[in-house]
Amino acid sequence: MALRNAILATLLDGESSGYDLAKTFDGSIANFWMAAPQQLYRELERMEADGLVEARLVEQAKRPNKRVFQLTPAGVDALRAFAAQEAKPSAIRDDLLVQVQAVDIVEPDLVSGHLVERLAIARERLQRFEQLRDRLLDGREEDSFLHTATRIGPYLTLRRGITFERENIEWFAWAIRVLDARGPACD
Amino acid sequence: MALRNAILATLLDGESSGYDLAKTFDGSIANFWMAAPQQLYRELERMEADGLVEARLVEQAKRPNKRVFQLTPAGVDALRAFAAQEAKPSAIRDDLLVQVQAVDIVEPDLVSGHLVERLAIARERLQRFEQLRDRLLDGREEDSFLHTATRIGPYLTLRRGITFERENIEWFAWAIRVLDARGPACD
DNA sequence: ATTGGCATGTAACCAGTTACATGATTCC
DNA sequence: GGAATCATGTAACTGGTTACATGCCAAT
Repeated sequence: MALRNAILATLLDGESSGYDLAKTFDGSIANFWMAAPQQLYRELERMEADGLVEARLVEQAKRPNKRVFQLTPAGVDALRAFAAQEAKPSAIRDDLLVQVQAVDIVEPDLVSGHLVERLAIARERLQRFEQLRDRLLDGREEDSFLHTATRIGPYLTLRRGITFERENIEWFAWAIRVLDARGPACD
Repeated sequence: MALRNAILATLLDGESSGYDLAKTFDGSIANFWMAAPQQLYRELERMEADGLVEARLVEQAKRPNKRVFQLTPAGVDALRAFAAQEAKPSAIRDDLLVQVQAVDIVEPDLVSGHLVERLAIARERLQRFEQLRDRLLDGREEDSFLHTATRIGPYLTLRRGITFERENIEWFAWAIRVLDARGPACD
């Protein structure tokens, strides 16, 4: 019932297919929740059974047909109830940080290599987030946007995603420098 | 097999009981992995069965006896193998961000209240991390520490934890200001 | 021709969470 | 007297991951 709320919140932006949701919850886009496609399809079924979302079949000529989901009034209520509840502390789990923690017993350049890869991914994510932000702002200043927009939630969370990736980039780069300075002979 | 690596990396710091590990993996301390006590006890058993850790019974007079675990050579090898592997992208899952995403359909001060609580928690975490950092540095400058210390992994990950919490604090405070400025009448 | 994107699904498995149980000791 | 800390564990359940299956269309 944890993914469920994230889906409800995402569907506030409008109806969406399972496939589309899978893209917004994937590692390259999601800035506050990640989930695999199978998880989404399964959860959407349950949510439909519970009356939180409604599916509508969209027949497409040159692509496979798709089921498009939208919130029901019950779904909005459920989301409202969740938002009022206390949030449990966020879960942190990062393999890369575990590897860095263990860097002293391996060749540092191995771990440094992983950091280089993640640095590239973080840069892509940052770019994507900044594009999204520009699209949301649509030329307006942040202040005027925050006063006039009907929906600010997505902008608030996006800003957290942007600073998170910026900090990632800086930390990755710093850690790479530190490890490379130590040199490969360190066992 | 994901928690397993985090345990191995933690045991590099020296032997530890299940109870002690539970504290270092709990929400108020862990800066790169969180896990509940039950998860740890179960995983430690499996790791013992697989020969990655060895337990030694420590009999205590005025406290319950405890089993203290330490890495075996096979455990060190397993950790080394993991550190050489590619890391899978980190999982992000945060209820609070989902609530902020959905802020537009609830009373903003409800969500703002949750943010206030998490702001306090983030401040505590930051303090704890900074104390830990000072203990690690032990008076030395960062540069000299990084050149002389035999283990730098824990310091590298700790620095990520510190900047993460600092960014959290700033974002929480900003989001609270934005939501409070909108006022409670916004439905 | 074959890769990649669109689109959905079943099934099995593994990992994480919650509830409960025990029992002594120390601190307020 | 009651709560918090130390210390470990069983059992049931929920949620997340991986493997596999299908099939068409567009582009290289």
